[in-house]
Amino acid sequence: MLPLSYLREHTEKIKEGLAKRNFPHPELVDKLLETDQKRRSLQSQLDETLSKSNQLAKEIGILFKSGQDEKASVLKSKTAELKSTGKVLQEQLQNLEVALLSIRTQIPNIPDESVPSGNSENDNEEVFSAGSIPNLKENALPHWELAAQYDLIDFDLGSKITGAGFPVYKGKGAKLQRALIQYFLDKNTAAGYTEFQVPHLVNEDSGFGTGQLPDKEGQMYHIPEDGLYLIPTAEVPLTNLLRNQLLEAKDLPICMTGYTPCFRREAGSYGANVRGLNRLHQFDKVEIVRFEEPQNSRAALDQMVDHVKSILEELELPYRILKLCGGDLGFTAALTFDFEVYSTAQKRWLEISSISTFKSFQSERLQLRYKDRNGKKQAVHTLNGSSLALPRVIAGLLENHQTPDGIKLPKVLVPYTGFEIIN
RNA sequence: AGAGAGGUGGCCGAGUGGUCGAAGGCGCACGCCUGGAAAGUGUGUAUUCCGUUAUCGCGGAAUCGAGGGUUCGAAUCCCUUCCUCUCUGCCA
Repeated sequence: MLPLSYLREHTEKIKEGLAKRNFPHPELVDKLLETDQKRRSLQSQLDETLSKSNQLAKEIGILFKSGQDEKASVLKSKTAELKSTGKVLQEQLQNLEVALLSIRTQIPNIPDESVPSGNSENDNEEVFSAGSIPNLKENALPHWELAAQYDLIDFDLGSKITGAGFPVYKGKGAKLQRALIQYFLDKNTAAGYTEFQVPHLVNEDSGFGTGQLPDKEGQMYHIPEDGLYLIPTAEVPLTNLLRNQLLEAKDLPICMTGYTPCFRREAGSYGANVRGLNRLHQFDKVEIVRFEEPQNSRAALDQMVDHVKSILEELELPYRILKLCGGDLGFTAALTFDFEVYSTAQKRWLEISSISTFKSFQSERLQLRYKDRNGKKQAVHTLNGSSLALPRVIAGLLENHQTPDGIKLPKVLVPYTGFEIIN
């Protein structure tokens, strides 16, 4: 959510930013300003009315105390009108506030200046690539066939007990999952992130705080009976840990990491894109989240990118980093770097991590602020990224490290798995 | 799940209809005192919104878990809801 004061003062900048992401409803900005203007004038009227009633109430109180009941009764009759206008104004104000919030939540974040313009993923800018794409034989297998061949993952069993998109991991497949989670958490905590274990269900306020609600309601599994949502990412519970807080400058930065399963309905997905581990309803992910002072948030983003790079290098996977263009940027993000691992058998790139800065966009929703060194209250900048999402890491490992003898694991994982090869 | 008790400022805690945004204490900040510190002592110490202002500030409104109601007036009374604690039940 964009701060209203910023919106008032930098309207043109905001419109330019929205144009960069091809936001289809630029007229919402003017509508928002107009509604805000109305709200403020209504607020002044209401405050004035309440001020008068408060004054009268005080006088009545004093009169009653001094026994001048008759005078008090006269004043009492005067309050009726104030009261009814106050009520009307209050109702109008409430309606306007609802309208204002509804418009505000429809306007996405403004892209960072460095974000390239573009309409789709084809316009993303490759900023880095590493690792050589292995020259596999013609008969290189996609990960779902390898998973079946080595009995690592059973998609049919998952369908049987739950449904499509809920795989069952077995034997070395299950062990590999556990090893990766442990390895990622160790890497993250070694880099200064504090580990958290958080609930996998969150309430509506949390969904709103990080921006999943109200717009992406259909993407989350919902338990109406209890008013709870299954988390689509650990970003939601982790970031919301600091909802409604006023921090001190000395508290920052705050760096968190956490492993959780992630649940996504992925309505509307189909075809080869959802084959095997490519897209699931439940998957495991280790997330990193940071809270930063605004002047440090850009450097923090680069640190996060470097951190994930070091993981992919240890995993010996061919990858590239893309800077997302305006048209491909998520609703809440100001700047995003996507990591993609090359799927040798599928001959395409798979998104494996997404690292974003939200600047103050989430904090505005979360009501998360801090007092800077001058004692001035400011919005905290939030950032997050996957470090890392398991299914596509596994897809990448299986496909890129397949040999005639089996899947050779990178050295860094062996202490965690207890085996070097899957055969 | 049933019965009872309770949720007040950074923390503890008083306050059951009238200048209460809230006594008192602790903590914290600044000053005095001191060679320095402790002790002592003085002052200050919530957030949000609106208006005004170059700035400090000033004026108004709201907030005592949350939302509604009664009343001229609510931290205080009533209703709903969330959370915490105690007992009973159930259970990994």
